[in-house]
Amino acid sequence: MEFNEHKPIYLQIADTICDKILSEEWKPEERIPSVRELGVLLGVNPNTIMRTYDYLQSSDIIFNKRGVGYFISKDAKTTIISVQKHKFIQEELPKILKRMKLLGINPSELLKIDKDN
Amino acid sequence: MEFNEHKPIYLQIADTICDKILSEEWKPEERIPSVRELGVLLGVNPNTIMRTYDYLQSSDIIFNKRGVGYFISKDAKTTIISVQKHKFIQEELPKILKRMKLLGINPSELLKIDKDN
Amino acid sequence: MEFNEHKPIYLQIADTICDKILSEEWKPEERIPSVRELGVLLGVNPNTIMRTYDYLQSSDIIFNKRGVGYFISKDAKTTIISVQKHKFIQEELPKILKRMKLLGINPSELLKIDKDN
Amino acid sequence: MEFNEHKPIYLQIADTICDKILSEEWKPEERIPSVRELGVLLGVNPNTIMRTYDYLQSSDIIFNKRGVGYFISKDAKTTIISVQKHKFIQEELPKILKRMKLLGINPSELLKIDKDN
DNA sequence: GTGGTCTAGACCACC
DNA sequence: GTGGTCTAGACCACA
Repeated sequence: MEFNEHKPIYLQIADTICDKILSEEWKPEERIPSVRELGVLLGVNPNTIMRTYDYLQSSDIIFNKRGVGYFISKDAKTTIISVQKHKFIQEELPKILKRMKLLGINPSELLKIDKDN
Repeated sequence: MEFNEHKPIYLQIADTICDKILSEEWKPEERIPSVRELGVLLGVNPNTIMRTYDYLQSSDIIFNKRGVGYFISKDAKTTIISVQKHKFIQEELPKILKRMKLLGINPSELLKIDKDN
Repeated sequence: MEFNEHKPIYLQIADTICDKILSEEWKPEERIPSVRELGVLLGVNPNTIMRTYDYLQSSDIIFNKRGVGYFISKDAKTTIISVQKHKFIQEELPKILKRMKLLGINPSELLKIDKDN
Repeated sequence: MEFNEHKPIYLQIADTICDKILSEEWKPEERIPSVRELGVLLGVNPNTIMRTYDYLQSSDIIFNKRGVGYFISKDAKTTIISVQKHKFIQEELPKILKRMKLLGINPSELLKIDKDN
């Protein structure tokens, strides 16, 4: 896996996990890869994965069964959406719209680009 | 000036300079404040400003006349727009649209929000 | 290490690193000394080494694995040669030949001098 | 006039003057432009030209008639050649040959390139 | 006055 | 442990 320059790797991994949950590729109560497995898979130090899991656990998105592994929480999807949707609309969207104006991109073009994908 | 926590100060300063160029508050061939002046003005160490100027110069946005100071490049605005627009459309927009879909936000709502501002 | 007076130290260090790569003393994918190690080794401030590494990274000669260290790029040698060769032939050689003419040195003497070494 | 990045402007100007003398575009006893004239001509601060003239005068390449101007010394050409030729052969040539080897440029190619100009 | 380089030392986030 | 950023302060060459 390739990582973005400025965002911490452990958060980038958390993001892709959230995406998998949102897209229902990973479902509630399902076991997720062990710290070591995922570490090998992504070519990343296990400590970094540990940090991702810590973070997701403290956000109630995954939970741990001691000696067994980590699992997706029952309400993971709702949790993610409620947190991220609010943050996205309140904080990020205004910035995005402002930048689009400065760069001379009309928001309506956005819909067009969207359909092309 | 107040700075965001996670993005380096020198880049945040670069951003505000780019914004000034885009909004034509600062025009081509115009001299910009000296390293020391801007340092005092922003309450920041001159070395940090130097780093900003280094970065902007390597991006062809400003240039240096030795012993005189830094100046806005003739094509600064075009340069900034082309770089940022490309990056925005190629890298950021896809991510944004993907996230909106995952979060269940219809892109057309975006236009509505835009009008409200 | 001893440094030339007029060229910045951080560039002189960059040069010696490039030389090590060209002579294959340092090979692709190999880790290079940490900023602090090399600083101690050369009797130079770590910041100065950091600047060297910054410069080499922006030239695609080395790359960084976060939290691990810097590594020689796969194509480092080719990159260095193509950049330097181009610069040498386009910029420096014409000047050298012109000066030799003005100073009355026949270019063929150069071969003779070369053999003496 | 455009200037090289790292070499002081006043020395670069001195170089071009020496070149004019070597190529006999400027001849002994001839008056050279005044500090102000040359400053305007090259788009450079008169102080910088002054420094060039100081330097050339202390090297016996030009001399000053008070209130009249600067003039090429009678032996300017020999002076320049004797100084530069020695320096070129002793100091610069070995470096050049070494770099050519590292870059894989055969000195004999040099003669070919020379003929092409 | 200008930029440019360098040191020393600190603090931080990340792996 | 790693790099990365920032400050403070110094010194220098150049215009």
